[in-house]
Amino acid sequence: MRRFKIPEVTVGRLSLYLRCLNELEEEGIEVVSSAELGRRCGVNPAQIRKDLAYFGEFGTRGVGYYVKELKEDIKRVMGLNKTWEVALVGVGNLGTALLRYKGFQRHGFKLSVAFDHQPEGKDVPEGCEIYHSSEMERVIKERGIKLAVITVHYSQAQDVAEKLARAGIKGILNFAPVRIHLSKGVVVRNVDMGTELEILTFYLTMKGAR
Amino acid sequence: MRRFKIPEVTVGRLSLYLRCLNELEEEGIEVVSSAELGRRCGVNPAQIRKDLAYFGEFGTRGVGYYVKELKEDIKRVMGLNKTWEVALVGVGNLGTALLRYKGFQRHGFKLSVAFDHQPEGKDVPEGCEIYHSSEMERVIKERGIKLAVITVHYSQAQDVAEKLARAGIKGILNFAPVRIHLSKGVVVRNVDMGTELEILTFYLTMKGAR
DNA sequence: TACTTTTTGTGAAAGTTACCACATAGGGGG
DNA sequence: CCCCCTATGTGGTAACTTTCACAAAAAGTA
Repeated sequence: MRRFKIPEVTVGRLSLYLRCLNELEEEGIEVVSSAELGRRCGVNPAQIRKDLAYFGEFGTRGVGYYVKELKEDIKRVMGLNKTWEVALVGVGNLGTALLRYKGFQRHGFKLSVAFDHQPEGKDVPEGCEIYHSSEMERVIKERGIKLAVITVHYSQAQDVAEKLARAGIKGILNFAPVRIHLSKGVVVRNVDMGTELEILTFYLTMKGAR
Repeated sequence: MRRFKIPEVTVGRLSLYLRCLNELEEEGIEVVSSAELGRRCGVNPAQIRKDLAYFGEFGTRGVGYYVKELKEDIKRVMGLNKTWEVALVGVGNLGTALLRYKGFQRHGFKLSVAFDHQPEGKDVPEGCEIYHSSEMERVIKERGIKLAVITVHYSQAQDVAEKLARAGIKGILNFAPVRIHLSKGVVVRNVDMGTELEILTFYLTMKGAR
């Protein structure tokens, strides 16, 4: 198949499959069918096969998928076969929590530098260096970092994003509740916890709860 | 129009429109067309009108939408015309950060109780009470809380979710990197920061960055 | 009131995404 | 070596979402 326009939902599901494959591996299961994988992660088996078909043929007919192999194939497709350095901007409550979150490391991400306009006295974990925001462009360029997380106040998010783009950042995960607008060449994803809660209340209100 | 199957993307956009309308209000703008609103939040104007048409007719032909009115209409549709109490389970790094996050309040949510299996010595903000997890079902039932945020370790997330469902929770925002499976009657939304970063690396890898 | 301008609300078309259903290929047993 | 069984890969279609395009309605003007 191997087309070039991959739907974003497909990419999200690849990540989901990866989690599921990790669990299977931990359980010592070596082979899995799309039916079983689908049951486990709540996705239609045909959907799984279609998703994988965008990138090649990974299964064996009559058998299924070899867990270890498929896991490595998906990791390769997603660029997760090596560690990514990540810069974090805005060492407040949320920023600090993310710096301390062990989960990223497990997924091959390393939050190696943080920036704040008041770096003094900020308690960052070992292995992470903190700098004043004015050093942002220099440090990111020097290290060749391509990924950044924005956890600043929403009034500064757009400005920070533009600076990051100038510093060579290619992917931004934005936690501030504003849509960031960059010309092009930079992928931005928004995680808006307010919106998430609002979607919940919508469905609760629809169903007449509360 | 007024159909009953509302697409989730539409609900997410309603929340986006709300943010944009707030900004317009702050700027003192009283009337806005779908064209202008669309330009501001990056959505096709026809899309906006279709989204709104699910719930009624809010505009005036030849004029546009009255900012204040539309804002109130959307808030009513989404059930945001009063404050929602929210329970948070798992007062670790992320949980603490969310408890301290001011943004929720601004959107009409109140994180009024938190639970942890080691509540002693946990520093929660004023206005929030912390209890031992064993009290969860009792406290949530007594207060009639319908919304919960899960920020526990992923190994406990499913278990916590089931307990919350038994306590009468109808909407769950899950930050643990596992798909939670509940029979029905409870809406679950997952925020998975690992997946978000992985989607970024996918697109970066596709485009040959790094 | 009649005419013009503007922008909504919506039917229909275009574009996407999900799912079914089956031909096809691989493995294993006799 | 052949046949049977199983589960993949995929063509076709159904379901859903987005966008176009225009009739209809409201407001302003004369």
